[in-house]
Amino acid sequence: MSNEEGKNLYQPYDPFHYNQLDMNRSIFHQQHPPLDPALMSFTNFFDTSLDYNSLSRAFDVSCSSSEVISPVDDVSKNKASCGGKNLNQSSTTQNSSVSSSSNEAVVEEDSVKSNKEDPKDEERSKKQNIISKKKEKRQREPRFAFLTKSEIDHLEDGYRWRKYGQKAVKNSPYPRSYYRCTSQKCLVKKRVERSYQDPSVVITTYEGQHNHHCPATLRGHSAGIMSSPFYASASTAPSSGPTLPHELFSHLLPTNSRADPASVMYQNLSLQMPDHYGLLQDLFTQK
DNA sequence: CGCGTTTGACCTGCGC
DNA sequence: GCGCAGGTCAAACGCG
Repeated sequence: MSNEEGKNLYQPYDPFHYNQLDMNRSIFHQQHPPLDPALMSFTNFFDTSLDYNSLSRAFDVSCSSSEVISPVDDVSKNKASCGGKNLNQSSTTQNSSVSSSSNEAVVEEDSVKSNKEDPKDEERSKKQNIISKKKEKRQREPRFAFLTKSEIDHLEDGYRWRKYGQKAVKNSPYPRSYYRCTSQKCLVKKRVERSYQDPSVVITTYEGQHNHHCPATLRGHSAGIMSSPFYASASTAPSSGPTLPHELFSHLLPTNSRADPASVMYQNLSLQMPDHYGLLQDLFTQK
């Protein structure tokens, strides 16, 4: 594994896997061997040479825009794509990468169902209504996928997550785990799976934005975060919720080392940079 | 006891 | 309509 250091991770990645994660767009990879100042860590890079506003702008745009995912993507082309039900739909209609499929039709359908008399169905309908309302509220959430070289699947990112499901992934021996943020009213979800092509790579897909502080940062667990421009930005604007850069940044931090410093191989990071990866590329290559 | 995980069932959308 | 696959739910269970 160590011999991979210095090797660009931007290798031909399995498009099928990208499709599964809506990662069919440009992927930006940051290499950060620890000892090479020219290839400093993601964290250090942000700390020292990144203009936060630029990156923030990039993220803000990419997150708020309905063009998070291009309408023309491999997902649409690849029928075998997992999660294609929602992703294909959104990518061909709303250009969204969100799987919530939060359209009104769903809500109405559920409302009709609630008229059933069967108590079981009633219960179910109630639940469905709740889910629909949540979906309605949530609408389209931006998604960001991260490739992380790690031996542990669930990387520590400072937030608390509750696992609510696990599914076997087609064509992959590794299951996909579904996590929800345990914070109340926080609808952020994430999926964690291991690349079947490169088992050392953990693919984490985040959906939504946290509407609360990162618990770990509040406890002062991460000096890296505290000293970072991202953290400063997020912490100074709590009312509007942590920005995505902050969220992103917290994910990029080697916080997994907090969880298991000995076992983590935090070698490479890569991000999905939806539409502005060019800009980000500039940002990261400016040094 | 509270919280988190596991896991089978269920729902939904899509393609054939 | 049926089968498949992704996504979610919730009861059961485990752990501190």
